[in-house]
Amino acid sequence: MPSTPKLVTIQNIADELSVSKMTVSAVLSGKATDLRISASTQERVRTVANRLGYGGFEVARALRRKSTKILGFATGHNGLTTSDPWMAQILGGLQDGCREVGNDLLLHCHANETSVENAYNAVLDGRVDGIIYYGPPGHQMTERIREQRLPVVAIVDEVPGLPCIAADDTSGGHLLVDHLHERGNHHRLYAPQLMDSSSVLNREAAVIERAAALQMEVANWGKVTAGSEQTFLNRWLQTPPERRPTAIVAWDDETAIRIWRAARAMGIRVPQELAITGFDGLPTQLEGICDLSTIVVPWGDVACKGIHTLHSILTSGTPPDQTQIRLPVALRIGDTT
Amino acid sequence: MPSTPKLVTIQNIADELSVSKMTVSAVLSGKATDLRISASTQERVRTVANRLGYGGFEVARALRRKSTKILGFATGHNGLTTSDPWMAQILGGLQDGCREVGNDLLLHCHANETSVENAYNAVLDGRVDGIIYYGPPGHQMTERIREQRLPVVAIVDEVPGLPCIAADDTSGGHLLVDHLHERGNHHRLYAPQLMDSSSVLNREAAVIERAAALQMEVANWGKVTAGSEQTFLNRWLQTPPERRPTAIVAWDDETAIRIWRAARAMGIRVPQELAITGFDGLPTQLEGICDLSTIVVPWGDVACKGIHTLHSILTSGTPPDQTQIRLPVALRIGDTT
DNA sequence: ATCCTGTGCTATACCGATAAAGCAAGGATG
DNA sequence: CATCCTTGCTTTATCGGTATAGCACAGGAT
Repeated sequence: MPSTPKLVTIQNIADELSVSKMTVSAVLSGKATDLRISASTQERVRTVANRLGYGGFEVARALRRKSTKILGFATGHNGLTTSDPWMAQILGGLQDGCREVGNDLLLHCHANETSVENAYNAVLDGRVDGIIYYGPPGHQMTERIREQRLPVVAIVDEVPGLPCIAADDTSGGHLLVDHLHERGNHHRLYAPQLMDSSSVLNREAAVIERAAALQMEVANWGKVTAGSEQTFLNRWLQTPPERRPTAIVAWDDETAIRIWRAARAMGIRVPQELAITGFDGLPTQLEGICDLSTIVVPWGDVACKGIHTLHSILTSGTPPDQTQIRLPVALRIGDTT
Repeated sequence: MPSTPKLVTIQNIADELSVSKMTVSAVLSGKATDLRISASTQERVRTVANRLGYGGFEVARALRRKSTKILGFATGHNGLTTSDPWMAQILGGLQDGCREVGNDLLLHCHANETSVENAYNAVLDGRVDGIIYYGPPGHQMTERIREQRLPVVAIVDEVPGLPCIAADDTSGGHLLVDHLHERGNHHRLYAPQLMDSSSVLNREAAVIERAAALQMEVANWGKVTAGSEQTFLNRWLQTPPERRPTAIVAWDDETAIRIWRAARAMGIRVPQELAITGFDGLPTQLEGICDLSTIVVPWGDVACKGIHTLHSILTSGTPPDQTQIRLPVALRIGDTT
């Protein structure tokens, strides 16, 4: 007993009806009018196809059209194994996008960077039509991708030479500063960096720019690494109250949460004495950690837009008009501001 | 300018060398010895293939062999959108398994259950060779899957009629009770259920069984729903100390954490007065929630084993010997016991 | 001179679907 | 009565790779 179902082909249907398989193909692929198949024949074909349980054979079609209608997802991030909180949203968005454009999604995710090489090969041997890339900008593959003109769309902030979809970090930074300003933090902000990445630099620039426009001072006391939150807050405590920053604009939610924890442990009242904002939109309030004011980065939308962009590149055969697409972000107000 | 790379075929290579394409195929697919191709010809073929950048065309091969070497992943769970904490591990394990058996992974995950229907269709139209199923047992698709003998392996506790890979909940339950017993909780356990699922029932049965063997009493005070933790702990406080359970064996980590939070808020000392165990192995200690004693369910291993099982069904053509495969679990000791 | 064996390839068909051209039968038109 | 058009299909070639059978030729044995 075979464990795989028997494949029903158009030939089987054609034989049973004593017609040519072209007739069957025309009926079942909706080209019946073009090829002038009579209504009665169409009816007979459909009946038999139903009875035999015809399902088509997508591989044969893919060979003919030289396209699998499958898009690859490549990431060198180890997000899947270490539970990257955005990965779930990204995969969801990719799924939605694929469904909307009628494609499938082939996964190539590994903790190491071989996934990018794998995905790259998958384009060259025709397993996928194009690639969505989520990873660091300087990857060595990007060069080869550009040389060979592979259809690749990145869903990170910036990869030189590739169309990139990302959240609008700049307006996110503006939203945060405006919000703090409205809440009365007119004087001074503290803006601790976690790391130097393109996205973080954008956020930083936007905050500094808007703060300057509102005549607020930004006290940049340097980076806050994991574990040094207390040191920073001590410095804050030792600063005379009239010169203290009234708000901390952290460049991501994780940093914000760590600072919030340290502040709570040190008895600093948030947000009365010190407001804290994050950036990412992690569902922290659901997990009972803290209800952070933050910018919600729409990773699902970014991924979905990535699929649409890739799809339009593939169908039009030309690169998109804009190579940098920024999607709108939203301010989520919690009880830390 | 075309955005897709030009496809190099074996015919191109054959033309250039004035040999038949069969010769080229034999060399490049490693069948050169069978077909007695001379070493010099092999050399020439390989040189030209390299120069032209031959990549093969997997779709054509798939047509010939009637198999795509792609496995589908179907889930009706909305885990991807709501950040199912196991999904990341599962996807990682699926990836590892696929790499080991030389297949690719096609994703079909949606919040709704159409994904299962999609995956099912993907088998019938030959886009995938088989399916890994992660979802509830009673799905209507399982019937059709069985009827049509689709190669499907479930990575949940039990789906009637399908090979199922899951963690060994029974030995997990035993490990917990043994551990509590060693720690001196000789008298009484409280075993609150969250819901009736096959997996939870297994855990419950194992705990009750092992507790009985060790002559411990199990005080089953019913289910603990979200929000009712305090009620339960009040009942515990009002019970005379000598009749109180000394440990709570929760059926999953989430319940355990909620009880732990409530206990801490009520001033109950954990684990001195009351030990708490979970079940799942969420990385709670990393997120600073609490360092729970729990059973680590190896979701990555389960997923990986699922791929291997599916692959062996596909290559052997016969169902696996065991239809219920249980993988070993590990006890992780935190500071709640 | 003929038969046999091994070497090194080539020829053909096929996988399942589809694009493009062809073609028989029947009716309308000149 | 010949020509043309329409209807309703069929034929052939093709996508790229592979399985199978076959075939030309060289060299040795009979």
